[in-house]
Amino acid sequence: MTAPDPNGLPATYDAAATEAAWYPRWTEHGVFTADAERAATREPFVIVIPPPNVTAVLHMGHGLNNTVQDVLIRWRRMAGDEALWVPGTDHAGIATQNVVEKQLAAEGQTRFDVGREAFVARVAGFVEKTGGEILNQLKSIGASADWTRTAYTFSPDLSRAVRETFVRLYEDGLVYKGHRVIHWCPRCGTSLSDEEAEFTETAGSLYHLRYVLADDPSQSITVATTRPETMLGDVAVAVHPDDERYQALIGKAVVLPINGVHIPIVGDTYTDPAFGSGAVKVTPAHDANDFEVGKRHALPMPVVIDAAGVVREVDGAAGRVPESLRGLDRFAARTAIVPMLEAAGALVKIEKHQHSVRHCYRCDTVVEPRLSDQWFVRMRPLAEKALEALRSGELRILPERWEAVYVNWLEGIRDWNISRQIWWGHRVPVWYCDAACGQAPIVSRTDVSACPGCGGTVRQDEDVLDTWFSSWLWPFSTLGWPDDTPDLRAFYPGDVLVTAPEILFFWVSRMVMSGCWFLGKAPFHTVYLHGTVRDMQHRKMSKSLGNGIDPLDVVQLYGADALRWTMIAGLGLGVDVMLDPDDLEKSFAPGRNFCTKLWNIGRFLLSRVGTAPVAPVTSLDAASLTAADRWILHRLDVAIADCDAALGPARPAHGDRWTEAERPRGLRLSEYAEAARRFAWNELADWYLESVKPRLAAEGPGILGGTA
RNA sequence: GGGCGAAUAGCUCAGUCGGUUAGAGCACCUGUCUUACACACAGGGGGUCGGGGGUUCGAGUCCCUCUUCGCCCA
Repeated sequence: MTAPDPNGLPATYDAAATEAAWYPRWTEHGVFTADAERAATREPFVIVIPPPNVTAVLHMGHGLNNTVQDVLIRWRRMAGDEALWVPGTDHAGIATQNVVEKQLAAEGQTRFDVGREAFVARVAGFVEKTGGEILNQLKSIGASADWTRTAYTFSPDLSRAVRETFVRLYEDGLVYKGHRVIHWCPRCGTSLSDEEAEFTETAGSLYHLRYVLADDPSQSITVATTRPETMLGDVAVAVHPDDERYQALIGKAVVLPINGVHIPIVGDTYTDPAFGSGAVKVTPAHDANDFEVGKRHALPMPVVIDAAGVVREVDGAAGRVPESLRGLDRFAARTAIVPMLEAAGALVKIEKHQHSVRHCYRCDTVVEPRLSDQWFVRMRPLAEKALEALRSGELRILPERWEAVYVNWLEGIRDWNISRQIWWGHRVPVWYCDAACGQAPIVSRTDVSACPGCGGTVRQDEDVLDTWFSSWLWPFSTLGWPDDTPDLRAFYPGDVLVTAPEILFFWVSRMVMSGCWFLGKAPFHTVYLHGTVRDMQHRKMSKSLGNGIDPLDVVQLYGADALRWTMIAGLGLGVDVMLDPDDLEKSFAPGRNFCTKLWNIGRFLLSRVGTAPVAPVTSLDAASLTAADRWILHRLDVAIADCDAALGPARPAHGDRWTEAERPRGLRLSEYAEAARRFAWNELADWYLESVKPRLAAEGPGILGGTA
């Protein structure tokens, strides 16, 4: 293969052996550990990790995300900043609960069989035993996080931050209990926020139904719906008040087919005269828009679908659901009701219809709009501050086009439903008097054991809080907030947030809002949204498609550095990273080859220059340098400047506001990688080292040592 | 339905304020087992810058339009 090396080093770099030896040395010497006191004399540079779900297994997306963070944090650490990278995990309410519920299902049980307390204990035990493994996996890809500060969204400290937040927002008048139609996942058995109910394009049908007038069966009005089963809960037909076709009918009653219930025709501007027939059925308990119409017209709100998605007479719906449909799942009911409508002469036609249907982001079940009581956060005042942070230059987002998306979302912000009807999470800190003595609900930072009104027993609200209601505090809860800690003073606000665009609304915007609201400053000055890891057909890597690459396989075969190099070398700003799961060699060989090149530069120096200490460049007599020496030193300066320019500026140059000129600069990871590669390979190895071989042969090892 | 982005070599992408002969990596071709490295070295081929129109002395770059793809939102 190759000639043996005088130092006994193999000709190719053995990543597995080398990396395994280095990581413990780094941690033993505490080089990843930041110091709040030191931050008084050095520039702090802070990144908080997007906390992976505590049960997550490392995938390429994590690999990319954490490599970017690691590149930035090591860059600043080497530049002399007091660099802090805060790691940790997220308790991931619905996702984690689902995992344990699946285990229970395999044992033939549900969480209700087990009971709340035992179930929560079981999840906690599961998390303790298997959770956080992903953090060890991050170590094996070389992540230089400060593990002494590892945080967890469900730890006692961070739970205290959650409670403080809820109570303070309640005191500010921004947390309230609302009665309205929300997104409900019948499988997970919980409400969801707007963001958690994701749209999916679906090929469905539009059913046109004819309702005859109560006082003149020869006349009728036709409505269109994608969900005919909900007609059982209709309380009105709405038409636009200016629509001449229907004006005369407003105030008259129509008869619902099948159940014979009489409902009024109302005029409401919500109706779009141009869509369908221009008349819409109104089902206030099962559609958010219809709920608003129902409220405006003081209509009843019969509930005909229960929490499990089963059709029956749930509430205020006596006489509305025929025997034959009771107990059917909503989709079975849809199939069953069509021939019934047809038999009643009420089915005008069925059209193919492409529309977007909301699905649960955790289990992909079709979301059911449901009338219920939930806790909400009034977001408008918070959003104003987050918008101002961007507009003032306190915050920037790269690639810049996402700034418009951020602004658009915040300008149209809607109240945030934060209560979840699951068991794994932070319990809503609200207590109610059992005796109904007239005591208002008690919203408290500490547990309440007796009613302050009558001294009787109290019960805590059953709901838990949305997981994102804890992760939106992450940039300061991990530093000890609400206490005024040395860490908080030294490291807040932080610098860069690195994540994927998917969670811009879930997490990033909300962190800006909470940071601005509770601490008066955005939690970071830069949001860097990186691309997605995809296969060669540009499909997102996913478990279900089976097109993923296990980063740990790559570490095993090619080394963590090869993995990291490959990912950032392909990471242009706003660009997805394409990797071939069927040909790891093609994807990762360049990174491995670069490592071997560096290795061989080292071998060359050891064999020719020897192991004696290398004199600092500054101690050399400039006159003794050859043109080649001066050239490579110049190229090194250029390379360092190129690398800094590719990643930086690390922070705004003046004060805490970005200038227009600074705003789009930096975070060009691929340029950084290429600048380093070009210097080391093309300039140092190919050119300079070749040029000094004759001199070394002639003069011996007395010349300039390598500093690269 | 509303908004945004992209289209440059076989592939993945750069291309700054409109200015020389449009670049890189990978892939490909031709040599070379030259004592750091064949996971390498030296050299080479390859582009109607998505289509059409316009502005300009000059357009990959600016404007209009069409096509295709992607993303976000409702």
